[in-house]
Amino acid sequence: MYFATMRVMKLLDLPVRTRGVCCDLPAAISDTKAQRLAGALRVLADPARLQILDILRQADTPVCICDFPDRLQLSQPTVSHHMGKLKDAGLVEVTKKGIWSFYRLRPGSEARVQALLEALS
Amino acid sequence: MYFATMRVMKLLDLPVRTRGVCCDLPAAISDTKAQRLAGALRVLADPARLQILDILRQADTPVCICDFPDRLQLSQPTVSHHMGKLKDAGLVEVTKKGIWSFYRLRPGSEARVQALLEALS
DNA sequence: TGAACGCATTGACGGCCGTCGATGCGTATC
DNA sequence: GATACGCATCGACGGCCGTCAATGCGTTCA
Repeated sequence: MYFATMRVMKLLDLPVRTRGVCCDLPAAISDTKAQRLAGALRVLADPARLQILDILRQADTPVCICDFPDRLQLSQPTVSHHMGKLKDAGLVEVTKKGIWSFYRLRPGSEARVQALLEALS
Repeated sequence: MYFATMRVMKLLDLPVRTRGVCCDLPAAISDTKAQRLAGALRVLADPARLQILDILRQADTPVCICDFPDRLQLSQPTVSHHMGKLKDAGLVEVTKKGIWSFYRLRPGSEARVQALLEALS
């Protein structure tokens, strides 16, 4: 409570500026790293892909991609397109058996996806 | 280690399917919630906005928006556009003083942005 | 061997978004 | 009051992306 008050007072203490003079800002994320992060976020910034990840996260066994078009109300090429993006991003893995393709969350990414979804909700 | 092995074996145990028959998938995030999450992620999925958030996170005092165009190598309208998106998403707040606009991370969002950036890197 | 099925790929269309020049409004300085 | 400055908004342009019909390839079953 005490520190919270200090914090607010500090925030309301606006810097003094002079016209026509801009200040240098502290170094932040590099451009390349920012683009990398933005790219990773853009893969997740789609309702269909979020639902795919959530379904794969719940499933305790790889899921056939043929089940998704009905579930997501999307055409088969569209689902395949989304799954390809998730695969390129290293979020999911695929195992083919016969005519079917079974997808699962990549072992390492499970915790990250979980933490990310929780950080937003 | 033991459980890890169990897990892998379970994953490789693919379901048995029959041609022409699709299965119902477990309930996942609702469509509306998925759209809400995707919208929130889309706001963050931009290099400039990520850098803005990182700079505001480091600063211990509100930052004048006039310092960003030079730093981000973007025009003034573009920076204003990005800041408006962050403001609409409830991530930043603005305080006007004279001809200057000072932006700061919204108190509640600081921890969330931090957790989110860490979940990705 | 032929027919049916599952799936990835291609090409095309429509919409969303980042970017910037131009404009307008409010404020401070002279 | 006139000028200069900071900033948001508008309009327009270009590119990226989600979506689907059509196509092709590989696999399975009769």
